[in-house]
Amino acid sequence: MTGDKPVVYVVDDDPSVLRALERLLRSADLGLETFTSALDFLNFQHPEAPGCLILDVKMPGVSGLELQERMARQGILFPIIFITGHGTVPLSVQAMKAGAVDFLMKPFDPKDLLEIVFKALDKDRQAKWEQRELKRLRERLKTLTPREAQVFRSVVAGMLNKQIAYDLGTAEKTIKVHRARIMEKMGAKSLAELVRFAEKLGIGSPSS
Amino acid sequence: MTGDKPVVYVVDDDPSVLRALERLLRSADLGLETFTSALDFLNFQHPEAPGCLILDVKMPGVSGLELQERMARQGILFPIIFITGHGTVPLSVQAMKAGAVDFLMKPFDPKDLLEIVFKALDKDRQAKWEQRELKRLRERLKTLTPREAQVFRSVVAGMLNKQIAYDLGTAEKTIKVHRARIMEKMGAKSLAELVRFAEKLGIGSPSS
DNA sequence: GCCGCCGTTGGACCAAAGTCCAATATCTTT
DNA sequence: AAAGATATTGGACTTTGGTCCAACGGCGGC
Repeated sequence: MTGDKPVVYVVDDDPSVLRALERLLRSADLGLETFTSALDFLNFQHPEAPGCLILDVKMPGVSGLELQERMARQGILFPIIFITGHGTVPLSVQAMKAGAVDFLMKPFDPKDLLEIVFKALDKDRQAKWEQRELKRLRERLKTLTPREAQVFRSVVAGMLNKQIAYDLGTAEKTIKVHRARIMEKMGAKSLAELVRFAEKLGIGSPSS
Repeated sequence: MTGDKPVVYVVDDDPSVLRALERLLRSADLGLETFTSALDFLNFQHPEAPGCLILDVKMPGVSGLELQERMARQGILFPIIFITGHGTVPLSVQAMKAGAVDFLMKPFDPKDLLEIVFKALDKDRQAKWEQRELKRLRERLKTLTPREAQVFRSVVAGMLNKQIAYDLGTAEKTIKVHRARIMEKMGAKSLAELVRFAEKLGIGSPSS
């Protein structure tokens, strides 16, 4: 499943650029989807496979930078490689600050682009894998009852069953039962693992 | 101690720019150190206080970008704000990829710069705090004997004393002793805390 | 009203971990 | 050789945590 063929998405309003990039990327045995506008891309159903985006900065309608922003807001997270004919320093800085992988000026060396694309795909593979892990954990967390979640927080904070029981005004026995259910529901084989899960879920440090 | 007055370091070969920035930054009640060359900055003993660097891209001798690279190699980690009169897109992209906070073109709005500086200082305050935490942990880790370190890894991997003993070919009793010493030396008040320490130290995941 | 989930608890044990005190064998360093 | 750090183990308990089985009251839904 993590071994899906990677897909490169290209968004550019200039068909000739699209064709050129298509030739280049096909030669590297990469999946490819092309779009002539930012909105077309947004309406497209992205598969699970790792991918990256090659994006023209300047396009009629929604610009590349706007698309980047909208994607971030919608949680569509793909590494973005910008290409442009008339880029400026402020534009490139904005794009990079917003997390772009690179920002290339035309004309560029096709070899450079391919190298960047491969790096971006690796990055997305990694990111997607972590996203899936986190999603699984969150789903498991949701199966905890309110009380269990409460005990969960106390357990990973390092409290003893006895202390937790005192805090919640219940018997230590009750905590043991909750604790067992927590380990089971979260799929943790040891306390160490449970703590690591909690860390990934951001339990113990943030506002909470 | 974390409440030290922040210091802004400015490196620019043009004395008039230095003076202008000095006026601006002094007005904001910020500590200030100016340098007319990258090497001067490298030879300077940086205090512990949070700080950031305002750096001219183009300078005779060692350029701003080279300084950024050298700092990274030497582990001198300050947020860097580049300013330049004649920047290009590739230069700004390189700087941003290397971790720069921002890349400003002259002329720029002094208010913008101040805002960026304050953000950079906050960032460094946070980074410095985490660095200190990590340093303390590493020092504690170093006080562990080889055997203890070995047991440490097994413990945070979630193994039972019994299993660890079997792996190492020793008695379970021995592991208990090691374990107690580990908790004491690492200053962990609970297993949960110990696991968190191990996470920060990168034990359990990396090459190892 | 009956069923299922949630939170609760008890009893009876077992297993794992921690605590004191004490002791031995190596190895390195002084 | 003596001192010190390291690694090891035993005995004797105490505390904690986990497991099985069983049970009860409250609450929402069918």
